[in-house]
Amino acid sequence: MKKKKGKYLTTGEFAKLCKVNKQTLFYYDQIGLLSPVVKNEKGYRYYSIRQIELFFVIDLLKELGMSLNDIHHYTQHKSPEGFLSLMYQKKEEIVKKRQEIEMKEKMIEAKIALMEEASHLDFHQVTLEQLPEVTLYLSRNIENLSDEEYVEAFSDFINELNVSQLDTGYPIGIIRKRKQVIKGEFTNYSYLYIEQPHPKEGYPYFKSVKGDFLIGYHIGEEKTIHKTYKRLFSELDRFNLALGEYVFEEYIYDTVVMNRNEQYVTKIMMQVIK
Amino acid sequence: MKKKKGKYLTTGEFAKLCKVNKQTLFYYDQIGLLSPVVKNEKGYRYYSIRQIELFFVIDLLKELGMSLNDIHHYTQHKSPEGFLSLMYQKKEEIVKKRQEIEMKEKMIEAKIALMEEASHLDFHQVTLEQLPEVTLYLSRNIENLSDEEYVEAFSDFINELNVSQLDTGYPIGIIRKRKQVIKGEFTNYSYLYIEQPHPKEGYPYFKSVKGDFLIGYHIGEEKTIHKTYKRLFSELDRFNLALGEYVFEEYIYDTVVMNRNEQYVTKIMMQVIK
DNA sequence: CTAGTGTATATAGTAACTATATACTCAAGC
DNA sequence: GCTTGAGTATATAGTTACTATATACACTAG
Repeated sequence: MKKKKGKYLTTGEFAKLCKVNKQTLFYYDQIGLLSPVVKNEKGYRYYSIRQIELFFVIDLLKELGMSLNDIHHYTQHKSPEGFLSLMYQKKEEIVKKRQEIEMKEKMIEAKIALMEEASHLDFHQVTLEQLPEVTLYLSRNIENLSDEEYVEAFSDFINELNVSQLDTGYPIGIIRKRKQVIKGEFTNYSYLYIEQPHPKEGYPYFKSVKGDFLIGYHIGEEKTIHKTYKRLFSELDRFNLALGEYVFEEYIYDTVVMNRNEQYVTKIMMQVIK
Repeated sequence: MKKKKGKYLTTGEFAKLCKVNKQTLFYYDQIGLLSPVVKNEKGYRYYSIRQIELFFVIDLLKELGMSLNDIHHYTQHKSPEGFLSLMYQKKEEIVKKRQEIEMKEKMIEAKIALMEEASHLDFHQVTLEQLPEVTLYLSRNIENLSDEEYVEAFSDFINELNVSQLDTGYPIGIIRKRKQVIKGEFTNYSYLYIEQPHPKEGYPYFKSVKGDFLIGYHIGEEKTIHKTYKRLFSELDRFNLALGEYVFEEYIYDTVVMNRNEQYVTKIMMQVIK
């Protein structure tokens, strides 16, 4: 009265249950990671249904970035204690991973918000706006640096963002001081910054900004930005306004969304005094 | 007065900033994914500091599971609109990914809790305990099935858990009915189940369990479990108790933590009537 | 008894690096 | 000006974890 396969699953059936390619199971058997409980005289593999639980654990560990080799090493030395300490270790790793995912989700949201906003802008329009308070993370002072020193400061800033997880997905902006702008020193900046929509406690160098700003857009390479500044200065006159202490610049469209730098768009926000 | 490298970064410097191997950047240049803005007559590569932003986006997309080929395809057709729709798509994917990570975190927590609990147990002790209410997700009825039908039912149950995301990391247990146990039908079960510590709304087949249980542990293969049942029956007599309607069985130590099935440990929970 | 599906092995190919070998280049110190 | 050591370049091979392909054998249904 015995049926064909009895209580076992063939490689194909087990693969379907595991949601992997049959070849993957051949491979796992080959490297000794997960072998069927029975192999008959014809070489046919038969897996026990309970082996799925081991497969699930292997799959879990794999998705947590563990190599098959390391997983194999564990399976060669199985024990409740070993499994427990492995789980404790993986728990730490997955928490870190979740936090990274959450951070990236926030970054994507920020990029969506920025792009949506940009799509509704007319880059040829100059406007006067009252900007709300915003928290910025600032670099060290970068006035009067040589090219290499500037690159180094920029690199250091990037590293700080990485280490302290302060990359919010917002663009890295620059701050110019009034006197730099007035002197026409358009290759000389004062600080780098990145906006922090959800500022974390315990970080120094934050600076809040609010007030009236004259906002315009520069289309093209950075080295021609003086032309746009000239236009903005005449707008200042027209509105009968004085230039405030700081000017903020951010890329709206940069190397990430444009192929040629003639297409880059920079947002210029001039603090003004009425 | 010009310095050696000016405003550019060498491959090594850029690699350090990107936190990748220098070779990776050669590779990216080779496949045309991210090439330095300048390449001098000696073949030396020079990256602009602003290229880091493109690298970060590439890295982000890569970590979201996009192939370099697909990323490359995007970079060949950059546009604000394209980037925006890409971000919307990735946003959906990352939400799904986060939920999966959260589920896995819960699974790991469950496995830690189970193993910690097991480590404090004496498997030779039989105890009488009052178990709290617990929500279980049940399989369809699996009484009197042939081996193949049982394997199929088990497989279907696994598939349900996958589809409905009900795998909590708890072991898959079995339920026996009193009459099966009394008749000595130890290869005949009534249901499969998995505990749901945080039950989701909208799923049928849930069953709550509470009351008095006689709890013992079987060490060894499943086919010798009748011996342990015999011991438990005599304990029942000793306590002057009657067997209730259901018996629950769960693996405490299985193929995941033990190498040989003589070392497996099954927890047997007998509902009792005082 | 045959057709069609499933299983097996062996081998080659793939993606995204990573390592190694060899040669050239550059900047600093003497 | 020369040497030295670190950095850069190319080319090639190796790695991981599959994935695809080719060929042969097995099993099951009609």
